[in-house]
Amino acid sequence: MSRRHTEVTDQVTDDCPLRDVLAVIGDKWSAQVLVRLGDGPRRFSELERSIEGVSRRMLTLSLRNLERNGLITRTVHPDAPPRVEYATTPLVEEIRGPLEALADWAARHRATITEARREYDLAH
Amino acid sequence: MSRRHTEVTDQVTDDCPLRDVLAVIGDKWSAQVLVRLGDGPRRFSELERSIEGVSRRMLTLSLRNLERNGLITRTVHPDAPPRVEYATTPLVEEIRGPLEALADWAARHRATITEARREYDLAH
DNA sequence: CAGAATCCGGGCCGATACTG
DNA sequence: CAGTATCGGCCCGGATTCTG
Repeated sequence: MSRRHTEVTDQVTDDCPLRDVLAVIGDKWSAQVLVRLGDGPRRFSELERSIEGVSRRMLTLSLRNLERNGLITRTVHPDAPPRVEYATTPLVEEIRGPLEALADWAARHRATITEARREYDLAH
Repeated sequence: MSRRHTEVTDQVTDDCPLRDVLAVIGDKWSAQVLVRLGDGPRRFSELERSIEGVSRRMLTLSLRNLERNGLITRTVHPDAPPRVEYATTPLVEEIRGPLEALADWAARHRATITEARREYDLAH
């Protein structure tokens, strides 16, 4: 029971670890959320502003999913107006390195990949 | 012209490198393909057998997309029966490390995450 | 401010059938 | 062997509207 209310993918069911990580942070926004939270706790609206193009809905969904998987915490401060802060758990520290390595890689080879794509499209 | 025939996501359009990588290898199968090809070139059917659960269709789509982005090469040997081998390009070597780091992380914290999930579901 | 609820189009992905 | 073609379900994800 406890019918799922998120739409983000579930399942640690299969036995491929790499598939598991990507099923959690491989979606459109989660990884960026983790990176943004790398600089310290952030409020909902701060994340919304700093992550270019994310909708309120998807940000909420991503945050819920990350929280559910134990990668971030959500703390509500009893203020008016409401203030909610998100922060990464220690779990995340261990993948910050690899994540940044991937980002670096993408930044360095951006042009190469774009070109490879153009060539492929020309030939097919 | 050159209407897209793959269904896998496109766009290096946005300016977030991390988003770019994940748009290419963050889908359901591509990362696993890269890992399998890490041991050396492999034929289509070898990949199909070694990657648990992949359909012929999705494997083809993933391979085409990886090829298009310049991450793998596809070489057809003029034999009968046909023999097609896929291999990673040098580009990929640089991310093999980070990718394995992610897989390691997932393997190590598998239980923790499953537990976090159970708790979250109980509380909500 | 920080969401929840709903509608809805498009694309991911699997199943199946067919081909050089 | 290594694909392609087609159909269809389901879910991702944006837009919009409503709430404490």
